[in-house]
Amino acid sequence: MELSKNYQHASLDDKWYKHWMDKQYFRSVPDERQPYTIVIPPPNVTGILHMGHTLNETIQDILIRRARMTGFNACWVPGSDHASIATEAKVVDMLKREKGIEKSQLTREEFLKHAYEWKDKYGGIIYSQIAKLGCSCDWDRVTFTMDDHYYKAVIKVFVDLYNKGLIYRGARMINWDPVAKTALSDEEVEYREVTGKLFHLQYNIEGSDEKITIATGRPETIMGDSAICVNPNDERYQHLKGKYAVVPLINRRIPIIFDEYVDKEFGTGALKVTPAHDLNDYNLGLKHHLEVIDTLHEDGTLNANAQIYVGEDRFAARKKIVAELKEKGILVKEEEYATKTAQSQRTNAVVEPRISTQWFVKMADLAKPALDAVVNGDVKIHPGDRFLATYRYWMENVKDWCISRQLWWGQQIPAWYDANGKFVVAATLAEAEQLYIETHGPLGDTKLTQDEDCLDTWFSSWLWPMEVFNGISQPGNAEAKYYYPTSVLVTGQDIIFFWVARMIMAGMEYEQEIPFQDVYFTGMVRDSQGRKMSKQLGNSPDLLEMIGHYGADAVRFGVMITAPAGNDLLFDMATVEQGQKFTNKIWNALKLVKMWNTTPSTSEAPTHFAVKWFESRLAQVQQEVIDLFKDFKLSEALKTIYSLIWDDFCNWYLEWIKPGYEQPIDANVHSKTIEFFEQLMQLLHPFMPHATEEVYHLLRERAAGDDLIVKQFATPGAINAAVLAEAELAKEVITGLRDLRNKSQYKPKDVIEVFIETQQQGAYADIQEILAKQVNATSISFTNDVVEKSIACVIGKDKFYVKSEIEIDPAAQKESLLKDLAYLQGFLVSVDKKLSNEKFVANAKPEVVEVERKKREDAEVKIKAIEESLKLL
RNA sequence: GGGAGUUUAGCUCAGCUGGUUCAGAGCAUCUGCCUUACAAGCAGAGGGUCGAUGGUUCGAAUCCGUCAACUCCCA
Repeated sequence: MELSKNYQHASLDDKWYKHWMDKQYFRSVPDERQPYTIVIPPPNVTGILHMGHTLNETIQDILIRRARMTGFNACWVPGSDHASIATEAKVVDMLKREKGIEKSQLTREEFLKHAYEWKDKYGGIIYSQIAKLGCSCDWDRVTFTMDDHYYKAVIKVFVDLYNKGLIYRGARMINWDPVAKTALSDEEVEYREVTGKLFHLQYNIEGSDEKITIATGRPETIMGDSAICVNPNDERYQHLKGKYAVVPLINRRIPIIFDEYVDKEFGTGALKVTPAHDLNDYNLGLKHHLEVIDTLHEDGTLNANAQIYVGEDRFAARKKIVAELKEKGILVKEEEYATKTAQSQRTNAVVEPRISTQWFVKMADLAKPALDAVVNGDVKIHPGDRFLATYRYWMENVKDWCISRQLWWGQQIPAWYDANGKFVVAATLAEAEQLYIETHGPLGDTKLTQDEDCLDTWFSSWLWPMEVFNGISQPGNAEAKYYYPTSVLVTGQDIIFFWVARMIMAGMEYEQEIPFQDVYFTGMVRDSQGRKMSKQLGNSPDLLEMIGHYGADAVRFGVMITAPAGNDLLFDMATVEQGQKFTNKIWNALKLVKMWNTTPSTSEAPTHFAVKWFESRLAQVQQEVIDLFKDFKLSEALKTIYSLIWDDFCNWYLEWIKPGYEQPIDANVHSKTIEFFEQLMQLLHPFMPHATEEVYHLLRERAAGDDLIVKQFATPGAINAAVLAEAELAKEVITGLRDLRNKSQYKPKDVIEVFIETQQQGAYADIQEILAKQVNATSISFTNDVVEKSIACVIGKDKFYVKSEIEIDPAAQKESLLKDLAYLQGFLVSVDKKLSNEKFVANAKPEVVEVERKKREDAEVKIKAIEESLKLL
């Protein structure tokens, strides 16, 4: 069969993916093998795969493929989450744009119908992209966080936690997103440095001509003021004890209170207290029993409590109020100051602190076992303990979790209210009614209505490792028992609290067991200039386009080769090109091996040294890779395999065994070479599955079912250290002689004769032939004397003389030798210094001292050899 | 303000528990080669006082202290 000039990924990616699917290799069913389970961190349904996902999915596929080839029953569960805020925003936007419908015109049911339609249309895109990457997930197990069983599981957990007293309803100062009209968790708020303005406003003191000047960044909230607070140690305000101030514009009377919370140095040292619109003020209000006056609507416009500018947006109102205050002489000073604004991660709106009734999960009790699980090392975090401190800090200072969202897209909170606000929590209306009767008496005409709000998406995804196996909806079922706890979770370090910590909590609560043994944190993917990849910057490459152009394997190679665990990686298209070149290199090695004709091996034919060497070298790397996987050092493993294939196999091994032009190759050597090639493909397969599978099938005829994806790894063979050392010597001498040829300006075709002066002739016995071939020498012989009319050099401990027809340039020769000499003499001085240090000889380990002595001897031998050569010139 | 991380060749990064597999790899650069597998290639080479500064030690990129710059998390 004629093989194409270069590796053609285009048809092969799909061909092999289809083959694996047809053979059901991704399918996992419980059996007697040990399971190796990964649940995908569900990307949300709104999305397309970006580079962060690509890295993530590639890592998972590498782990799962390696496990599948190592005797495990590998199960990778794909899925996606409903992402309530993001998705609802997109659906609302789509309805407005495409159909001219406002959400407010729709009932909940109508809206959800649109949302599901939208999800069906776009939800699948991400799966096809994951498949394009070559990911071997079990597509029969696709799970969505709004699936029927999943929905029920979430509700079940809510009811259960409520009954355990771990969920409560409470008034709290929350982060309010006035655009999305929903509460945000602290984690969904981003703080940005901005230059704000501090306005100095004068409030009249009641019953006097005196004024007190306060400084505020938010003059539009003065109508919500319920006190002015000063530091009790502040001399300036001592006399105002018991007095009242008057809020400008609306002339409301408020007390002057004293609290050490106030910083005397900041602003004027007097703080207006607005409990409804600032978290710190709210706490101050609680302490001093102040009135809470909420002056804003949920969309951020002023409400009737504000008395003035009612209905105006908070920022428009600010401008007008400032103007009015200025006009009336109340605003006495404006100054700039550095502050931070809180903005919604989803809508970018400036977050409004707001008093609101929300549902909360009590975290303290749940956090304890989850903290212990990590501290004890039951859950191991990679890399190292780097995130342990962060995790511990968060868990020890964990705050209650606000889980209600003022949205429809999500699991509706199973709380049922009567007209008076009395409520019960139950999974269904029927159960709710039953419960209501039991707790509050007969229903009579009362109709129970369900809470309008839905639950935070994370309140569903924290059950992910359990409920993808129906572990919550059908506790103790066979699959859940078999697959849970899962093996490893691969995810971004940015969601350690959102998700990882909470999954551990849920696991400990419902299974009394950790959800995964290992957590592998990936870093953030940035562009080659270190910028975060984002749509705005347009620096995120299109994945499908990239796969189309370079091939899935090249893309996988590109993201993996520079991806140390937990560190950000600077993504550069050059690495994808490197990956493509790599597949091409393998392809060409295949072509070479396939074009050889063989000659029957004679029984007396000694095993080729190259074969002996590569056997050991391969075993050595196989062991290294095992160790690297143990530590989740995947990028290191890939680098190691890359170098083994390209450098050791292609550049050394194949050159060593390569027969002359149109010459046959020894059958034995050839079949060993095919075997090596297979093992190399096997090692590489988890990283670059398509190309390796293709090459594996081209190396020889395969029986049905003999596919690389399921070929089990054998235990690495024995490593012969002596052979490895000999090969290193060969490489060193070859490189040294080639360098000498280069420096002497020999052309590749110019032949040379080589004479070796050595104490260890035996070491060259096996490699002599290889040496001759690799440096284009007609002969390699040994000598005890100086060889006339030759160029000399020292490589390792031995001296080499190179003779050829070409005239030699003694000046250049001399220069080169002198350079070597100078270096060696300097080296000798440093070694001597060490050895003449009595403390070193006394304290250092004997083997270390021995090594230094050896260094000295070698250096002396070399110096002597160079000096001799110099004399000849 | 509190905490974590990073700083090694022009760039991106390895270097575990201190000592010839400690100064490494890959890109990039330079030189020579279109050598019948591969120019998407081959063969060579150059390049770093391991962020700064003290200390521990016979010996420090590696351990400890201080400082600087950058990044992230939390308030």
